[in-house]
Amino acid sequence: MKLDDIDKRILRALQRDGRMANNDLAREVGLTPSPCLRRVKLLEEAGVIDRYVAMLNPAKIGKGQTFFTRIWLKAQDEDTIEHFAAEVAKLPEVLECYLMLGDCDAMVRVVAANIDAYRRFQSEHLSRIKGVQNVKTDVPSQTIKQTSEMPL
Amino acid sequence: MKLDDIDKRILRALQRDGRMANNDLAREVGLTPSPCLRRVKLLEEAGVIDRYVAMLNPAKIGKGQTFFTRIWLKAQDEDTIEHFAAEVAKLPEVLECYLMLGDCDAMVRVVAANIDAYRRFQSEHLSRIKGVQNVKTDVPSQTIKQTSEMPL
DNA sequence: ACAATCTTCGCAAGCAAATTGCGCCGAAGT
DNA sequence: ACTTCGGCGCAATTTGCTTGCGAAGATTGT
Repeated sequence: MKLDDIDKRILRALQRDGRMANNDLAREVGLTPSPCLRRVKLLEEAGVIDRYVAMLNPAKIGKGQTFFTRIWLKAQDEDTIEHFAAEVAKLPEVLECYLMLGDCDAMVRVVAANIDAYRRFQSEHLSRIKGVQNVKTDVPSQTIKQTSEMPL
Repeated sequence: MKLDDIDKRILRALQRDGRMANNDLAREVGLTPSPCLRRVKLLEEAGVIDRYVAMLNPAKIGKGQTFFTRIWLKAQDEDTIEHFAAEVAKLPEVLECYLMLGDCDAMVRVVAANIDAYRRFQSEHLSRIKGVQNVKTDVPSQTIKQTSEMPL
């Protein structure tokens, strides 16, 4: 899909505020409400806009700390990986999970209240997944930047 | 702030669909529209709901690949870190940046069209930031899970 | 145990915003 | 120069948001 300048302005605005009123959005991008809304619907149908979500403040719901954990599996065959992926999908504390090229086999991003809660999670859930050989956790001490806004 | 069961249902729903109509949300959580909207506003004012955003499909805007890069700095003094943070903040391709405890000094998450585009970005931008001594990139080959939904 | 108070609900009316159809204008192609 | 097509703006309709108010249930203090 081809995105012109107005489309990009719409996407930038909706990435900042996904609940912005269409009238305000229209004014910001230099259109009247109707063609503006039409473009938004087209962007949704084309899948450029995947979904709208509410972002919660992790600290306010007792999930203030993020942890990155690199994982090494005992083997890299399909069964081992499938099983690992299925188990990880069940854990709501795991927000992201990637299979990796190179050094480690997988990487997960976990949220928890603090490092003690995380250690418990790691030993009781992550390490117990069949096929997991070793894990190494990287702990952020400070967040410099955290956004979901794609560059356009 | 204390969250009862209805609040949690509201948060779960809005994390799935941040643009859900209040009428539908009310029906889903078992309230009429007015108290439901009141609760949503309270959750927003309390900062539990931080913001609403549109999530774009990275592949559809030429940012289909994610890269995790661990960074080692030449020094860990405040000036070096401040400067690094300021430079990273300017780079829209960097969606996340954390200072780390332990092994590396910082970790960034970068989006790019593909690995070639990323390599260019790394050598032209990341590595040129003053104070950056070494970088090591972890490349996801497959995304198993990727969500912004906090466990409640 | 009873009364006062506080909280949170549902209802209903008024209001604002989203949505749709239609005519118009400009760009591109013949 | 004429035709066609795409995209805009206007206006009417519908839909959903918003707010004030009275009632019901829970809680606290006497």
